[in-house]
Amino acid sequence: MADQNNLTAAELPNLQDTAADAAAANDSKNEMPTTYDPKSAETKWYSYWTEGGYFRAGGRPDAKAYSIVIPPPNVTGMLHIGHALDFTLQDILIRTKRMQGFDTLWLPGTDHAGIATQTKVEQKLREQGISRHDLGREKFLEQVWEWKDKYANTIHEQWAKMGLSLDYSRERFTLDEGLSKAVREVFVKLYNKGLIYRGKRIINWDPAARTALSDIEVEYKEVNGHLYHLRYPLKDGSGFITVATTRPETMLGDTAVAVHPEDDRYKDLIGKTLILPIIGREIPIIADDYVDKEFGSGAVKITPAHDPNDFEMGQRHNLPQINVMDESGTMNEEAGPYQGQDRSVCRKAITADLKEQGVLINIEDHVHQVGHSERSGAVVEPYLSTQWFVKMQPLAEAAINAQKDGNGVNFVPDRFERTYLNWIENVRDWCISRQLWWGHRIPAWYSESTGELVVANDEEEARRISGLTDLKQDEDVLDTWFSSNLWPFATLGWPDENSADFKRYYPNDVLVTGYDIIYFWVARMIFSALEFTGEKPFSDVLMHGLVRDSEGQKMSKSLGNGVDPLEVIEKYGADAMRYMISTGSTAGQDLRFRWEKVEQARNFANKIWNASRFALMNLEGVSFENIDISCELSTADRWILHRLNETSREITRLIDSYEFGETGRQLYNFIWDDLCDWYIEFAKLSLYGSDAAAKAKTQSVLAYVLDRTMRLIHPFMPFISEEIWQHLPHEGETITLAAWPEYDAALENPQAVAEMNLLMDVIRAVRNIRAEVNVPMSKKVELIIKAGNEETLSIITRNDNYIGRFCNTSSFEAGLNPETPDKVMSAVVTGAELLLPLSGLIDIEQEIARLEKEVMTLNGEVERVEKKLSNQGFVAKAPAKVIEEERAKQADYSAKREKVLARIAELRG
RNA sequence: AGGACGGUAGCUCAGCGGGAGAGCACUAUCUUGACAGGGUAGGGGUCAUGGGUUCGAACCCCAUCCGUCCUACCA
Repeated sequence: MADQNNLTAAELPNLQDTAADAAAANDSKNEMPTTYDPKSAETKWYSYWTEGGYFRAGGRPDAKAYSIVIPPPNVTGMLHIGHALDFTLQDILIRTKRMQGFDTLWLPGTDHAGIATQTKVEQKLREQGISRHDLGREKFLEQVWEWKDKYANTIHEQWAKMGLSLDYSRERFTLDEGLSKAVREVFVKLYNKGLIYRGKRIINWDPAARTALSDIEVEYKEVNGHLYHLRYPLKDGSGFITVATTRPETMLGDTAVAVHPEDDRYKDLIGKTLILPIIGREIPIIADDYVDKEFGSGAVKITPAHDPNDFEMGQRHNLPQINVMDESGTMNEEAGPYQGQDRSVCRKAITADLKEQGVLINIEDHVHQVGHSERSGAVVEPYLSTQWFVKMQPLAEAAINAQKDGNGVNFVPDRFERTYLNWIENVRDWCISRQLWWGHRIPAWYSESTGELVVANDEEEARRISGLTDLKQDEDVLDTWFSSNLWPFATLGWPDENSADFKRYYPNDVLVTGYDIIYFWVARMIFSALEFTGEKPFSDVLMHGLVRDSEGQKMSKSLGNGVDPLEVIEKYGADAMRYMISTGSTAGQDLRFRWEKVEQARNFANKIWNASRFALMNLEGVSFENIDISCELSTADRWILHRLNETSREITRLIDSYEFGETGRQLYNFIWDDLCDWYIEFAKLSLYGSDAAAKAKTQSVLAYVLDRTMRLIHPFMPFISEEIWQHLPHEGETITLAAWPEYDAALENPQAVAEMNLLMDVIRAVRNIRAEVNVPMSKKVELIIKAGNEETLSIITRNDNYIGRFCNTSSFEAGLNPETPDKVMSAVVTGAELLLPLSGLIDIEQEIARLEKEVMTLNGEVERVEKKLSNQGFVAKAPAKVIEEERAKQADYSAKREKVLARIAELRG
């Protein structure tokens, strides 16, 4: 039916070469194909941007600075779709701010990712039958550096494919010279302040990676285990005490049994001695409040070297600590007959022996949480060893106070502030030493003869301050997060506080990251920044969710459900991926990845492409200087300028408040509905008409609107917007540096909106009627319009060309009260009544039935509004504006209803 | 055990105090010169359940049920 709906141009004009095309060389084709091909545009423009140095910060010394540092991806491997989300959001912010005139810095970098990377490289070596110990520290590290270089390159390529506007001249790595210096400085300062200490503690030990882990590197999983009930005999032969344990092999290290001091069952036994089965060691019965009388037998075996709670109790009661395992989880000489067995083998063996000796009473099924290493997956062993710790309390307190005094960071969405506070308020000391090679080696030295400890920035300094010559550096390295902690300021030159970048770009404006690393990273950056720079590291933290698979499952290697961003880009283009991923969810909320969504985004890109093709076909001879939108314009022209202006204002506001989902919707609606479906169709009238002046005006508006529209979508879809913008009449080298469309009060035009709304109503209504009686749009019909008042009439007659064209009317009559024939179909819009004499096509009874249905609908509306208005409470309490709106609706609906009723009467009459 | 988030059209999700929305899917229609990766017109929802607050609740409060995820765990 809509065969006359789209007015079309005669032929494709030849497009002129643009300067950019010449600069980008290899694209010699001038015509724009009917579908957008992302590939050529993407490589072409990315190198154009980087060669032009457009991403480099510092070029606008008088402007306000705006800075973001990238959350450094691990050099462990390739970037996944979650990175794409994180980076796209940052790129959107940076590109927007850059266009708004800020001196923007987006600093790239990568993280050495201690355990993760070392594990990968060790794995690779193991396949060749080599262990890291075969190579030795130095040779091994050479291998890791090679690995790092390889993956850093891959990451660079991926960044480029995604179109990220990073300032590569300032790229950093967590193990580079500057960061290492900052790490040492921080370590020494904290040590000298007494905030770093070395101590023997129960830590989380990863027996596979043979290193300590921090609390948050442990993942608890529910495991179907057993509860073993054991009977320990009293030394005096007067009986037994029953204890329960989930880990019978640890009994070898038991140094006491504890009961609650007020437990009547055991009161008399406190202070007596038990004989530990198998080992035969004498151990005391002690009393401690920690014991829960209700659980199990009410008596607990105490293994200070293999359980954190037992460790603390052991300290309270001066119990010996007997470590029965070595660092690989193998039983040691303290385990007596079990020496040399793996802990899991030992469990089985000891269970059998205990059973045989009558010690084991029974085994119950028991579901409990067991800690696993986040990296290696091994069951974590609570293990007694000497490690380095950061004393958290003073640092945490300062961070809490800052947050509560209003000097905190602004979390988006704000609920994450509570997550953060909750953690930092309950934080425990942070174990920072790792028994690895890949990382920042701890700046501590020991005298080989006396064991004396010296902490210093380097060995020379250590010698100088201690006067010792036989120094040997600590073998361990620091937790990866110890360095990523300093990322927001160490990347900018700190500890040199006079560094230009530090002064200019610190604190950062926003940190964009996933909610899953609030504890690992966000919280630690905050307290570190406060401690060392005296300022918060960034003003805002934007937390996004996780990208999940189409079923809502977490993406993981083991499930094989991960999505490679490069594959998405290959299939649908970087812009489609960026648009889908950035507008597809709200802050803090997870996002399900579905290919259909990417396809939809690709279709949107294609729609933009084709709208631009249309424009370019009709902008021949228009130059940037000739664009003039200040003259007398048509309704549609004024309307689209109003809508563009309104949209610009909204987009700016929404980006500033990080509402990317809503931004996407507004852009989509504006471009697809307003610009393509309505404005372009309206514009065809003057573009194809004979009125040269009118055509020139519309060309101006079209060029102007498209230019600004490209700028608005540029942060989201950088490639296609640049490609199109370069073809359009434009000024400047790149859209990357084009000015952001600012709201302009002069373009406000409520009158054009009202006029356009009426015209759209009329056109839709006529289309409806024609669809109703199957009159194809190719067949011309007569249209009579009864306008409600002079103003409406004038709008209609002023725009009769549009109505005539879109409704395909052969004769068109409009008046306040024109003569109407009998056999008509009709529709009512606000302010006017439409009449289509379609004699021969209409069944009068059917038409009456249709109109009666319309009356029913209107009745419902009127009833609802009247009920509301007759409610005393509503009239008394609702805001005046709401009441006014309801009154207007009431008037509108009843007027419409009356007209429809009158029509029915006429048809009957 | 505590906490957070989610339950809206067949699907994926937005809206978060004033007439239930989008995209996809579906139906009908158009071999239209920007675009079939398109146009036009449609069908489809007691907004998880039960209370409460309010003139007015998908939206605020309480309770319940169902999902997802964190945090802490008793041997």
